[in-house]
Amino acid sequence: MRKEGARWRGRFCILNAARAFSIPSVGGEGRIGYITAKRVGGAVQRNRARRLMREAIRALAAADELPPGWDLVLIAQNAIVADDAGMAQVKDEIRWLLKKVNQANPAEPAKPATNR
RNA sequence: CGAGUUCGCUGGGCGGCCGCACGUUGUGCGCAAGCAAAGCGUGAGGAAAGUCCGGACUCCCCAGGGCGCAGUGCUGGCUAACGGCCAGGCGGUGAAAGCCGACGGAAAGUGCAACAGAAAAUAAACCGCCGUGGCUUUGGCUGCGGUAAGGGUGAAAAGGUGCGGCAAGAGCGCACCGGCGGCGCAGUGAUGCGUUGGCCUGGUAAACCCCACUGGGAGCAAUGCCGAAAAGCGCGGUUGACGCGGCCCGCCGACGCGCAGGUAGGCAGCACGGAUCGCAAGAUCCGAAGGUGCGUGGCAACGCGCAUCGCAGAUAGAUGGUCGCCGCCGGGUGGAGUAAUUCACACGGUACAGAAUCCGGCUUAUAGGCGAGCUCGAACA
Repeated sequence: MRKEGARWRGRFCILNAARAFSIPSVGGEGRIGYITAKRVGGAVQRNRARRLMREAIRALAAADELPPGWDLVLIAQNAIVADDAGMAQVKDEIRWLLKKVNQANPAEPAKPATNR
């Protein structure tokens, strides 16, 4: 992901995105990973950050706002805990980051996922 | 009521909507492993934390003894065990309730003690005091001897105070006090009390050391089992290339079968165990760790008996997100009341912190709240 994907930085988290077929996958396409490093805080803070990001993605998926064919990695930033962000703020930011993903790499014809 | 102190408890609640993990039930799909959606049940803490002690459990090592190393260190008890807890003793501290203490040994040995001071440990004479000799310009100077009472130094100076005694002094003698030893009494004991003796041996052991007691090593990433893919080895001789190549044979590859190793990964450990019945799902019974309640023994820690429950198991790590209402705390504004107080409104805050094999402790973090005991002070009756 780090090599292949693009990367955008927000206030609460960093988004890494790569075409799902660019990396051989086992679990199918549209995978999402969350990174909450120790710099974010203790176990309580890291759990909080991960839950917020996961809940935001779930809400976006329910509203069908996730672009298909992308693998995503979300990296929590200090501010997500330090600034006491709510789920709505995190969701807005991820939506904004996803828009940038689409602008930078528009409408490629979806190739079939290269599942070995 | 105020100030202090000890012990114990608690550490948000309710409801929508949308989710997560595990278990389980029947259903659907699938040859199967399994995968789906649905129902039901369960789902973080007093510290889950630090990983500082002690156990359970697992593997490795293991004749017996010694040396070494590490830990503990008043006494008695509790406990599976402990460096933990309870009770007691002693010392320190506080006006008291209380709090604090690695609290064995310094007459086994070795070492160490800056600065100051004459001297810091087989005592010691700087000033001073006393005796005596010499010199003398009659102010003193000086030799020898005695002396630890006084001065001064220091964290610490060879028991303390008083009286006697003496040339001056000194446990030199006596009284009281302190310390040490013996004896008696009380106590399981630490120790306390009494009595007696000679007249006394400085500090430091979280310095080496001595004494007593305890301790094999490593840890759930322990350990056991299964085990891809790729590579490897063996066999087969269906097939292809090469060796003059049609057959045999050799060799290389494909294909098929097998093999060990044990990587990725998975399962067990690990989320109670066992027995009986049943094809199974499950049902019934018995019992453990542990929780709760009652009774009981003990000052207490804790033990015993009965009843009842017997309770999270993720694997980059589930136990949540969001909205509304309420509670609690804080100061503010306004109203009521002599006042304590109380009502309303908006605002701000609501901690520390997230299981990872499981228990018993310790330590540290923590907004706020509740209960009980004790001490001192003030006021009232």
